[in-house]
Amino acid sequence: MVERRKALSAAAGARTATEQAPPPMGRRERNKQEKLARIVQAARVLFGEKGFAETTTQQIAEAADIGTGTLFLYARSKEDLLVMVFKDEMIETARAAFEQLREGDPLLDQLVQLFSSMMGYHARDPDLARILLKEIMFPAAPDRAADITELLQFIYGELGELVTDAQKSGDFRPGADPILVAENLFANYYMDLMAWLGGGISMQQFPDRLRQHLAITISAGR
Amino acid sequence: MVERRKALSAAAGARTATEQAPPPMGRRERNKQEKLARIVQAARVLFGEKGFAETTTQQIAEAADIGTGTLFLYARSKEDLLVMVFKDEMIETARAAFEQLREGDPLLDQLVQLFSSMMGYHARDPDLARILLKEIMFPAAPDRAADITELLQFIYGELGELVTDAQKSGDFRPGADPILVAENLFANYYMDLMAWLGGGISMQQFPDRLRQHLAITISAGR
DNA sequence: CTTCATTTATGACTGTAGTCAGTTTATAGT
DNA sequence: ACTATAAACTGACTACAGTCATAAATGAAG
Repeated sequence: MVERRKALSAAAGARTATEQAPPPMGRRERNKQEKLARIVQAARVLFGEKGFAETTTQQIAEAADIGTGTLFLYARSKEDLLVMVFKDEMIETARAAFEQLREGDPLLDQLVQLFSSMMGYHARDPDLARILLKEIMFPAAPDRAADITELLQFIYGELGELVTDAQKSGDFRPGADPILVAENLFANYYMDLMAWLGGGISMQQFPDRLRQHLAITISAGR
Repeated sequence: MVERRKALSAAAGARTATEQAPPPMGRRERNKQEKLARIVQAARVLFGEKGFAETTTQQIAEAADIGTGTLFLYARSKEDLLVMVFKDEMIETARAAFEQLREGDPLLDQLVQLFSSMMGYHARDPDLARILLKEIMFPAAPDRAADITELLQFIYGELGELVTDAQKSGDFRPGADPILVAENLFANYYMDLMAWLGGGISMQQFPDRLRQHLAITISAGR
């Protein structure tokens, strides 16, 4: 058996905003956190290098230096693991995509740019993205459901602000609930994304179709 | 080995509209058709009785009276098989849902009723529906892609007519392409459906949320 | 009817996701 | 420090989806 690492590497991962419980963290909890990080990292690398289907859970376990069964203490299934891997990156991608927007631009342009950025992320590995999109709406575990909720809440919130701004500047009708509008806009994106990954439309068609769909939703503001 | 049936039972299944090639149909083709029908039927029954995960492909093959390997000559995967089963029923459900609409009613009411009918179908077996919705946007084989396209084209076509009617009666702004609007409306339905099946919202919340989302899209007509 | 080529069928077999009974490790109590 | 309880870990094992080399069935050609 290979010698197990003893938590020497810096474990100071990214901390969430709402957090104030660093003291109650015994060896047990630390080990768990560290192991989880190793697992997710191993999965990220292997999925990226060899693809989802071609990577076995054994290989992931080995790379993370844990037993076969231990893996499933941290992820309900291989697919669940994939969502774990993507989750962090997707939130980061979304954040970057929003930051990159130019405040003065017309709402429609901003939206197309925003969603194109997000789509660009998935374009790096459409095979993984396909499986991810399949799984993401149907969380395999409560933890995962919370992750997805967090991601969607963030996106809806930011999108909602975009809408609110457009409403203030008279670019969009004031009556509509910004969050509901945000959900509709995201629905436009998600369906077109699935259409692309499912083979219904080409990558070239994607921005045009998306723009058309968004325009329909947006034009509610005229 | 069990004696194989010899095509005694009435094989006059439901015929599609566009069909005019009954002569070029040798024993070979007939056998294939019949076998496919047996497989789909067996899968339908077993999935319904025992659930997707609890049904093995062996059992389906046995019930369809074919070899284990033969099954995968007709379906790429177990999931693919599920889509095969649902596909026919979904088109029929959609057709029925559209027919049931009352022509004079406001567009929004018609849409809510329409999608509620469709959702009611999935409510009979949410577990199966969950897997189905996951698979349906990512066809596993060209045949399946064609099936899904057919279903969506039908829905978009009919929805488009509803929109066109609303435009004629001044209930909806004339400028918008009815098909694009139809796609947006369906996107509203699909996302809310996934939210329900994914555990995001309850079955009670579903109609309200759907109506709100549709209202946003519809209000483009004001 | 007899080849022969091609399509379709078959089930023993393989690889792997996920389980579980048994073991180790951490913590709390004394 | 020692012990007891609970949490976390483990890898041999199981069940099953899907493959593939071989065999049967079909139809075409003679």
